[in-house]
Amino acid sequence: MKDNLELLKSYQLKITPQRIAIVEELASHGHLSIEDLYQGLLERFPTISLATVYKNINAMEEKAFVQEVKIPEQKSKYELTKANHAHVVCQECKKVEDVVVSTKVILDEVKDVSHYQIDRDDLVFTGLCPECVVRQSA
Amino acid sequence: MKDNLELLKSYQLKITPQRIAIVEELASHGHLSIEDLYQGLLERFPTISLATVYKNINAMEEKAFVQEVKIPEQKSKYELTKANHAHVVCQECKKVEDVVVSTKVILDEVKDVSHYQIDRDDLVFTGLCPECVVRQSA
DNA sequence: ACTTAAAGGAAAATAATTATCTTCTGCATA
DNA sequence: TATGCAGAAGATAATTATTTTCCTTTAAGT
Ligand SMILES: [Mn+2]
Ligand SMILES: [Mn+2]
Ligand SMILES: [Zn+2]
Ligand SMILES: [Zn+2]
Repeated sequence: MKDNLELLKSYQLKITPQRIAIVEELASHGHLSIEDLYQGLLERFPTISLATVYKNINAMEEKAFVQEVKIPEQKSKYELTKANHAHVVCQECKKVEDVVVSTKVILDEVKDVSHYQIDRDDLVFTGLCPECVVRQSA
Repeated sequence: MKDNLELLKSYQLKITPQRIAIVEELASHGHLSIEDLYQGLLERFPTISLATVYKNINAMEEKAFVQEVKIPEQKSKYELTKANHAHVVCQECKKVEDVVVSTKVILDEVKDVSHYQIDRDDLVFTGLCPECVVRQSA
C-alpha cells in the first residue's frame, strides 16, 4: 500500500483520499472498468463524481502509473502498471487474470516477419477459466 | 470481390450498394475505424448515415463476417474476418498490419500456466514500422 | 497558519452509439 | 417479369460515454 502512495507522489500526483481509494481498489481487485471503479468508490465517497474517476484515471495513465487493458467484447479495464504480462479472459464469467509467459520466441518471429521494431506487446487470450470449464461440462 | 459478396450472402446479409462499398473499403484498406469507413463511404454515398455504418458493421460482426481489432491508444478498427493472425502497429504513423506468426509455443505456455482453455488470441505488437525507424534515426 | 497550484464536484458540452420510424429495395416467389 | 415483404437505408431522436468548464475545496510547501 505504502509503496503505491510513494509512487503516486513520485509521479507528481497529489495525494488525495479519492486517489488513495482508486489505488486501493485497483490494488485489491486488479482489472477494473471506469464503471467498476465508480461503483466501488461510491460506497466510500457517496458524493464522488464520475468525472473525478475519469480525470484521475486519465492523469494516472498519462504518468504511466496505471495502464488501460483492452479486451475483446468488453469495456476497457485499468490496472496498476506492473511488469509486462499477458492476460487471460474467461468468456463465461468475464474474469480477467494476469499470466506471465515468455514472449521472446514470438517477439523474435514478429520482428523477423514484419521488420518492425517492437517496443510493446498486448496479448489477450480468451477462453474458459478452470471453474467455467467444469461447470460447462457438467 | 465476387467472393466477398457471395460470402455476404452466405451469411444471410442482404446485398446492398452500401454494404458492397463497406466490403470494398475493408478489402482494399484493411483496418478501418468507423469514422474511416464513414468518410470513405461519404464520397460514394453523400447521403449515407453514420448510423448505417454502425448498423452494418454491427450486423457483420454479429455474423462474424467482420472482426473488431482493439489497439492500444486508438479507436477500434474493423477488418474482414480471415485466418487468425496477429497485428503490428506503428506508434509513429499509426499504420496497422497483419502478421502471421506461429502461436503454438506461447499458447501452450498460456494454457499450462493459467489452466484456462483458450479459444482465441488477440496479439498486438506496437513499435515502429521500417519506414518510421529510418526516418527517426535520420 | 498562509499561499497557491491542483483536485473535487456539479453541471454543461461533446462524442459515440443505439433506437425509432418512415420510406425504399433486394430478392424470393408466382 | 410482376408482386409482396422482410429487412435495410436515411433522418432524427434518444441514450450512453467521455470530456470540459467553472467554481469551491484542499494538499502540501513555506
Ligand atoms: Mn494485468
Ligand atoms: Mn488484421
Ligand atoms: Zn470463468
Ligand atoms: Zn510508421
